[in-house]
Amino acid sequence: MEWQEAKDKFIQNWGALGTVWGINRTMAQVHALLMISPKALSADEIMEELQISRGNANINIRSLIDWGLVYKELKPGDRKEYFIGEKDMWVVVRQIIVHRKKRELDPMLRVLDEISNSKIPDNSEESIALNKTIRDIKLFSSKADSILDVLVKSDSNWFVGTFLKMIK
Amino acid sequence: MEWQEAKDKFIQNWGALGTVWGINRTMAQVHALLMISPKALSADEIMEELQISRGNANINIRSLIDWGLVYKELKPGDRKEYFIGEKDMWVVVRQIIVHRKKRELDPMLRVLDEISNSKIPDNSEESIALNKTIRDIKLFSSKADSILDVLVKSDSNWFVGTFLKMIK
DNA sequence: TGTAACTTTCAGAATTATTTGAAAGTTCAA
DNA sequence: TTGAACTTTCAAATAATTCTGAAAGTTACA
Repeated sequence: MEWQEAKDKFIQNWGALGTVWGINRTMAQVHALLMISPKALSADEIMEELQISRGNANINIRSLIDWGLVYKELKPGDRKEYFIGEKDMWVVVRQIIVHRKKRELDPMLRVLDEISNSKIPDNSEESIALNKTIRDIKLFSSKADSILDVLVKSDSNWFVGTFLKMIK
Repeated sequence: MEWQEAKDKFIQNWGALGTVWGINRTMAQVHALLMISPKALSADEIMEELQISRGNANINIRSLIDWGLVYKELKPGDRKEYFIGEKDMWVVVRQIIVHRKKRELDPMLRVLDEISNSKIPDNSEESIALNKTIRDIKLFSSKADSILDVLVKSDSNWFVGTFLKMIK
């Protein structure tokens, strides 16, 4: 396989993976490109490489910066902005978890709190079931939350090492 | 809050959560409805409750069965099929993980293997970076894989208990 | 068999998400 | 200030996904 072919294949597949991970295809492709690029790239280089418009490139680069997966790099004496991708997989996954938790899980938990604070009376089979489901989800989420917190704060080697030891 | 309102809110929000989790809105709503319903519901009841068409209901119910989140229930002397939702949150999350891993992670890993088996020579800064990224992702994934395997096979109480003990 | 009761399928319609590209905005050196 | 070099915005176009509903398929039993 040629290098170019391998690279395209990687970018395409990372893009496809992105779509099912709540990250849009282009955003994931830009990320893939920057992840395998040893040097910082400009918006124009990204547009050229991925064949996308300026607007699209801009929006997705900003999102990646927002997600903490890409950093801006300014070269002295150059007005252009260059972008460099986070290369450490552990950091990449961690950032995605933090961001998605905030964006998706937290709103759901707020709704559950709102419902359970309003104390739907257990006066029918239906409301008993609803109350139980809400209790279960909250219990589950708070556990998941603790686990994710540890995961996010911990160092990769420590985490995986301890974990794999624990399950032996 | 009225029970009906709480129920609708729950279903709406579970649906929204679904869309960012690679599960379409209706599928997640049907799942929410069945999760909080103490008794099995027929396709017609689901259509009525969620205001969706027969085709839509049918397809999404089948997907849920396929994902192991909903079971068919046949009542003697009744030709209609009834559906009952998995109520155990641990099982729900486990099934989603298993299914998504198979659907999303595994294809990516296959592509990475294909690329790395073709042995792109380390003859430029770019191909060195690509090779390194692929190695890193594979290493990370194999660890994540082991962890997910344990997670999927283990019992909820054991897992969370041991985990939380470990991090103390 | 025939047929009523049900489930499945699928082409086209509707909806939702993404992308484009041109115009507006910003910044900086002269 | 000005204007060149760049970035951002956003309305309209395009693409992708999801939904509808009617027709076809299946099944059980009289």
